[in-house]
Amino acid sequence: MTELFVCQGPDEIPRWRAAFDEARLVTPQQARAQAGSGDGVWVMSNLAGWQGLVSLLAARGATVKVLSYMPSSREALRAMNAGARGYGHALSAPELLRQMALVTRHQGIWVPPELLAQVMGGAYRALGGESQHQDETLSGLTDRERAVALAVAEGQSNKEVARRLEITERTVKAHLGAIFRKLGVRDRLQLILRLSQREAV
Amino acid sequence: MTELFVCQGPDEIPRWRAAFDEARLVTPQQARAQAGSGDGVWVMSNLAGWQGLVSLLAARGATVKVLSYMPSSREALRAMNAGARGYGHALSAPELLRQMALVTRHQGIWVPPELLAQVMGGAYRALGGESQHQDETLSGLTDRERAVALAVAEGQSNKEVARRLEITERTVKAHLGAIFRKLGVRDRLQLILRLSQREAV
DNA sequence: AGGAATATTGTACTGTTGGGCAGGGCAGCG
DNA sequence: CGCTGCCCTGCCCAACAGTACAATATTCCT
Repeated sequence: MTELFVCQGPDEIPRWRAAFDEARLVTPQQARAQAGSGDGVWVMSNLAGWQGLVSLLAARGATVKVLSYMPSSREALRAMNAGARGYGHALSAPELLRQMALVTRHQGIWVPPELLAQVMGGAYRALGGESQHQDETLSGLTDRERAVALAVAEGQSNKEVARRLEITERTVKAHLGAIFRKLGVRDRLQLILRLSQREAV
Repeated sequence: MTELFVCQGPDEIPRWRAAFDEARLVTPQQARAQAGSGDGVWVMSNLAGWQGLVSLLAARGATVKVLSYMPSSREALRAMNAGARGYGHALSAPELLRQMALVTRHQGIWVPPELLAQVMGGAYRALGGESQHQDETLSGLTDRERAVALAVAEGQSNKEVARRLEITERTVKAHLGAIFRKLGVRDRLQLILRLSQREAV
C-alpha cells in the first residue's frame, strides 16, 4: 500500500519516510495525475487550493489525510468537509502517522484527541440544540406515536411505516392523527419541517 | 481484548458473538461495576440514560461504541458528545463491528459512511462554513423548477405554490414532476429531506 | 367496579398528489 | 424555417393522505 505525500519541494519531512517504507513525495500536479482509488494520500494544508485537491482525490476513491503545521478545529472541519478522513500535525511521530493510516484505511476518521472535543462539540451545538428541541417536541407523544413520527420524519409512507411497525395502515393513520393534534401541525410535511427545525412558513 | 455489550435481555444479537470470540453481554448495572480502562464497550441507544453511561465509561478510559436500531446523525452526535468513539447500526455485520473495534482502539472515530457527510456537514456549518450543498442540488434545475422546489421545501402545498407563483396547480405539478425526475426522488417528502439534507437514512 | 389512556382495526368519505396524454406560446439556434 | 428547450395549461385517473364515526382490547389508576 503506497502512501503519497502531496507537498511543495521544501516541505519534505523525514518522519514521513520513517513512517512508511513506500512513502512517495509528489507535487499537487502529480497527485492529480496519479492518485486513484484505494491510494493513501496525504495533503499539506499549506498548499494553495488544497481543499479542491482533497475533494477531487476523495471523489476518486482515495483515502485522503490532511497534514497541517498549525492544526485547528476549524481547519480540521474544512478538511473533513472536503472529504478527508484524517487530519493531524505535519510533524506527527511516525507511529502516529501509521495509526492514522490504519484507522482511515478502515473507514474510520482520525482527528487529534485534543481537537476531537472541539470538533464534536461544534457539531453537537449545531445539531444538538435542535435535537434537544426535537426531544421536547416528541416528549408529549406516546411510545407508539413517537415511533410513527420518527419513521414519517424519514420520509416513509403510511404503508412503509405500517410494515416497519407491523400494524395496519389504518393504525398508522390513527397515530398520525394524534400526532398532528398534539403538535399542532396540519400534515406530515409540517411534521417533517418541525422535526428538522426549518422555517415553517 | 474482551468486548462488553451493554443491553437489556431481549436485545441480544447473535452477530455480536459472531464478531468477537470474547463478547460478553452485560446489563447497564454490571457495566458500571465492571468496565474500566482499556475495555471495549458497546452501548445500545435504546437503554434509558445511555448517554450518562457512555460518559461514565468513557471518562474511566473505556473505548465506547454506541449501537442503534435507528441510526441518525443527531444520535451519532449525541453519542460522540457523550464520549463515544464509534456509532453504528445494532445489526451491523460482524466484519463491520470488528472494523469499528479496530478503528476505535487506535484512537479513531467510526461513523457509518452515509452519516459521515451529515455529521461533518453539520459541524462545518456550525463553525461558520458555507453550505453549498443545496445550491449544488438545485443547480441542475431551471429557474422555475428551482422556485417551485424551494416553495415546496417550505412545506407549501401545490395550491399554495400555485398562488405564490401565479400559475395553475397543474403547472406546479408539471414542474414538480421534472424536479423529481432530475433529482431522482420519488415525492415531495424525499425532496424536502434532500434539500435539508438531514436524517434521510 | 368504573374511568381514562393507549393501542388496535374497520368502513367510508374528502382532498391532495403524482402523472399520462394532449396541447398552446415564446425564445434561441443552425 | 424547422428544431429544441422552457413555460404554461386542460382533462382525467390511480394512489395516497387525512379524518369522521365507529368498535374492541389492555393497562393503570381511583
